[in-house]
Amino acid sequence: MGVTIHDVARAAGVSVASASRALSGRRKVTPDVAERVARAAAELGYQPNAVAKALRDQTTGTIGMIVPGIGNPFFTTIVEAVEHQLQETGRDLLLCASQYRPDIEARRLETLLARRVDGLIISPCDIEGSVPAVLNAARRVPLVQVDRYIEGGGADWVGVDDDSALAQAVDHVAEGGARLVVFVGSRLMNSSARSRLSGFERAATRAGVATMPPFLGEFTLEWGVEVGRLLLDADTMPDAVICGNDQIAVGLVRALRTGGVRVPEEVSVVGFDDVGHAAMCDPPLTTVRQPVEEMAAEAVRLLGLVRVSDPRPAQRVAIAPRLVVRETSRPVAAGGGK
Amino acid sequence: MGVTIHDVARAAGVSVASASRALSGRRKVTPDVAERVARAAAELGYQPNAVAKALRDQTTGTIGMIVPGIGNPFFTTIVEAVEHQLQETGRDLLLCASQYRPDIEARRLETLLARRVDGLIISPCDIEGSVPAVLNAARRVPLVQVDRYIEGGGADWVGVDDDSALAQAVDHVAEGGARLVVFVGSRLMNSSARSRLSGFERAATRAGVATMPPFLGEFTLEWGVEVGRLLLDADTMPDAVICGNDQIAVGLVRALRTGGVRVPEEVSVVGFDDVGHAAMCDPPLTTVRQPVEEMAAEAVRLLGLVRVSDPRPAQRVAIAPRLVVRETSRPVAAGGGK
DNA sequence: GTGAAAGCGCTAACAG
DNA sequence: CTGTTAGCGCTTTCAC
Repeated sequence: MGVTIHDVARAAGVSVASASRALSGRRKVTPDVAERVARAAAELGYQPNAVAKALRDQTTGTIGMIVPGIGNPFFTTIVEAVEHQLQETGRDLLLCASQYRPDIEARRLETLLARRVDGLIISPCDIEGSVPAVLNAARRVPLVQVDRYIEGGGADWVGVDDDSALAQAVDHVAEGGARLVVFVGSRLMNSSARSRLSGFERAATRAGVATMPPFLGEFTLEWGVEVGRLLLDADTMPDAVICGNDQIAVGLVRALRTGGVRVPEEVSVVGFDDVGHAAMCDPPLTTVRQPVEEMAAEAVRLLGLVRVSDPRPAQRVAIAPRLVVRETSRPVAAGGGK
Repeated sequence: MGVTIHDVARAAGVSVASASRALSGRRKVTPDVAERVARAAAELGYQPNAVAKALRDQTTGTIGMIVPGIGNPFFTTIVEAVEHQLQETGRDLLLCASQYRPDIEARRLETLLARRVDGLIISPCDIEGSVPAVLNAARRVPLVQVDRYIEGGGADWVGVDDDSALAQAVDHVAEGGARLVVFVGSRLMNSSARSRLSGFERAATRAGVATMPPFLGEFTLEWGVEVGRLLLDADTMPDAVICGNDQIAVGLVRALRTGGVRVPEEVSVVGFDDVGHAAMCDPPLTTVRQPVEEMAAEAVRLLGLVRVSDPRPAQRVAIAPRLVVRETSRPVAAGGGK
């Protein structure tokens, strides 16, 4: 490897400055020079060295992204959406997974910063453990949080409006006649877990439905299955269960049905995210759709606005989600839930 | 931003060379100097600039990876595994999705090359359309293909032994008593589609089972559902169907059951990949497990061995897969399939 | 419009 | 053991 702009200049019989100008087209050159440089570059197979350009320009055209894990379809989807958005502006994605561990997350943040990414998009894995590293990073480079966020609010955030989401879910099952509702989510180590639970509680109070103590475990299918079994063994079965994500919901529906409980006739189940196979599973899942593409677009847009030096109040963009009714929830009861 | 090694040197009262040596520890310095440099660096919050280092060293510590799409759980899993392997050696992953389009793939390859990645791992999206760009890239930088590959064999490859995989699958259903077997895969635009189909045909011949014409569509759940419907409408139902991946298999099982056909009693279904929820779906899927972690490790290892200049024959590493029997296939018939 | 030269931040000769 | 210096490839003043 290694044909440089010097080689091109020599072959074209001009100075490197002219070659640079001709190649970039950002400054006028004689048509003749432009011509010769273009041909020389083509013949030599010249390819500009982005590393040198980055050093010179003090900008890499690279955005770093850290998500807890790419095994979770929600994160996969958002990574895909961000990658897509970045393409539009000719930037590239440096992707890392923190594996749900703050120490790994902090290390990845360091190497991304060392590589001089132009910006950072992160979904912090732990609402407490992620704080110092994220805040420190935000001090050095534009940073926006997606979905999950850390406490203390020093950095921008874009995500879904969990209050609205849970209100839609609870109102929906209430309209279907549910009187006793339960929430199944994850342990409260990340912001999503917390705000969805509190959103649920507010919504239930407002809708006037009774609740059982929430089940808090993991955002996984396995946890959904486990809760399903727990519910089957308990003496009271709720009329509806609202889940923190789709994977939990799918596991729960399966366990309930296996245990002989009919969904949605006896129990309504509502998921959250609407990524992956929520629409294609059996039965198709009623769920709250996260506006992933909009979130990604907004995150990328925010990145362009952030000024590290300027301590303007952190932006918080909560995008309204939409309930998608499919077949795991009862339709509105004729005559209403009165 | 911007405390450089010069700042550190000045603060420590030494030359930049000493500062560099002290920081890297690759050459001896006085304990005193080491001490002062370390303190200065810490106080100033010095962070080495990886871009400058890359320009100087002519190596970026970055590996580029291109997969068709991260919506497919198989690719997600392999990306995760590669990322994991790279961590071990302190390198980072520059990830791109070609979105199954050779033109996008070629463009991404260009920008990765411009960024001077130290190596490339790619699953070419199209067995013909991907050829020129991939071959050209392989000429400039160590490149290894994973899973899919292009024809012409100019570049290293690591993947699964499709012949062995299909033989295991076919033999298994034959032992379960199947006489008529069909293959459901994707259109033959990529190597996996082709080699799985031909592996199937060879295996069927050798096992002495009859076959129906294959169904070739997409590697998606939707395609599985569609084929299920087609099968229900046809006059002959096979005893077993072997699928090109798990998503097809899951869709197929669902459609068959919805149509009143019992799986595995009437029809055995075998998937391929064993990623995502193959084990957790209902019923748990019998499938051929791809050794993803080994494939990733092997790919990363090969990357380190490739010498661009040295035109040694391209390596082809086919890792043996293992059939995982779960509940969508009939167990061995008592008395054998005789 | 063009060329010479400086400099982005770093490390590895090469002298001392 | 330490300091000086060149140079990785590129763009952009600054003179002409």
